[in-house]
Amino acid sequence: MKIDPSSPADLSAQIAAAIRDAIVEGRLIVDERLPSEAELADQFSVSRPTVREALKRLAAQSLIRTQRGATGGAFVNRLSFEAAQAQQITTSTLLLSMNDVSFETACEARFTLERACAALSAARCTADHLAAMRAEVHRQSQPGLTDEAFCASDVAFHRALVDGACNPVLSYQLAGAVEAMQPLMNMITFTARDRARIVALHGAIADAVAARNAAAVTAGLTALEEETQTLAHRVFAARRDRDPA
Amino acid sequence: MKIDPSSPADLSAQIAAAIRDAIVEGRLIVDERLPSEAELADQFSVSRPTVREALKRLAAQSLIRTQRGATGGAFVNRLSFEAAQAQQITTSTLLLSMNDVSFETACEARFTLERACAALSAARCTADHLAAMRAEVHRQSQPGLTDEAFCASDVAFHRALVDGACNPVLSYQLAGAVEAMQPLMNMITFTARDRARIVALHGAIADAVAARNAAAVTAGLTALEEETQTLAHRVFAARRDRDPA
DNA sequence: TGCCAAATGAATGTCAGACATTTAAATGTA
DNA sequence: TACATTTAAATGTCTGACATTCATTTGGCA
Repeated sequence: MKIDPSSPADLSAQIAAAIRDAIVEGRLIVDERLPSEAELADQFSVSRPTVREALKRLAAQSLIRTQRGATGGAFVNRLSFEAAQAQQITTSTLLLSMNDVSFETACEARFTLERACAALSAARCTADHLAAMRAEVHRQSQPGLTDEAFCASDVAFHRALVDGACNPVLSYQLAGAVEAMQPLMNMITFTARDRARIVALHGAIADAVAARNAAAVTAGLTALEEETQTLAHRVFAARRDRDPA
Repeated sequence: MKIDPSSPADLSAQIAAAIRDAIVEGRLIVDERLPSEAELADQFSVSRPTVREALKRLAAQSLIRTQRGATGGAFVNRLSFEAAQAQQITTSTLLLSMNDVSFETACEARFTLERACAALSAARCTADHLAAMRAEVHRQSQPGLTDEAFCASDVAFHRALVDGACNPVLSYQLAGAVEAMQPLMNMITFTARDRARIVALHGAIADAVAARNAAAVTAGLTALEEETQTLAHRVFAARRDRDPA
């Protein structure tokens, strides 16, 4: 592992990249301990703070963890599905909020991906997954539920549907698509709330899953997408009327 | 923005979290300049190295960028689709390599997601997308292509297919699924290379896209998935025979 | 002998101060 | 006015020190 001191890039960035490559290429394996900060500083011929900045960069990506104390140090982290999902959700949320992606595009992407799970979920989902979906549908039908709680339940419903495919890689990939939409959906439900219709569609989807009817699940999701798009159009149209600037 | 000095967590992690929250919640907007490192150190009552570690954590996630010089400082970054995709690919690759996900599961997830794009891509893809797909098919049919180059072309073909859906959010989401599979696919093509069959399937998919025939695109992808799974099974069976340990 | 408590040492976490480098803006001069 | 120089502000880096954590070792005591 070598770095180029004459490069215009930060030394800490170069060191982080060198270690990251070593991890990605398997030269450093899970739970392996890296040399101590002082040793790394020697190896790269830099000072300890520079090494520390590099290690913090890697820690921010969950590539390593650090322990204090006698047997402490930096260890290669086993990237868990949870950590990966959390990162993905943050990234997706920021991506949507910073790039003025149209609601239409984001909504289309989300439901396109979710429909991809429909067949697998209908075929494989367990009683637990189905119970989770039913529970969320029931919660959503309670009066007096705040908008935030309704949206959270909405997300939980879809997560259960996706997890029903029993493919953790698929669940991970879809986490960003489903969760990052929550802020955008909030934006709508505040004004154009039509909960009964959404709850009915959720119920229909749950029924279709219970019946192992993939086509009906897909149809339910498509109906939900259309409903969402319609609501969004109505909201945006109302905004244009009220605030033509 | 406040931190708790008595918390067991690192100060730099707390500071990074505080700033990250401010960005996610919109209190800091794109291209806004953060206070200088010295000012942040004052605000949080910590030293400058600690602030720097926090900023490096955020830089590692592409949340901020830093500039040197008179008008320099840390600026909130507009998270680009490219940066988000690069992160997602790294994360997905590590997730697969560190969690002994079965080839079957990963392959299923990949093709399930890709099939989700089939209809959109068949309906919308431009001449450019189609030309890119054709070019990759042609490249793959060249003799003397290294395994690495063949796999890279394979990935490029699928990227073109996904991009054909003309939905950047969808492209972003699928980047990890498609690109992270490349190492796993390498593992196979080294031993059980059957390029002609794969090239033929790619050609059929390109033809189906050109004909705007969504069902045929889906069928082509399914055939490709079956081919890949069969190859994988053959390789794993051969390994078991040769190396029963 | 066996067990518990205190000292040890190695590692990370934090701080203070200094210097180097980069960059844009202000300043001065032809 | 145009160009060269100076200046100042900011990040990048280094040195050295101290604080804190924690497994290990050591010591004492029953």
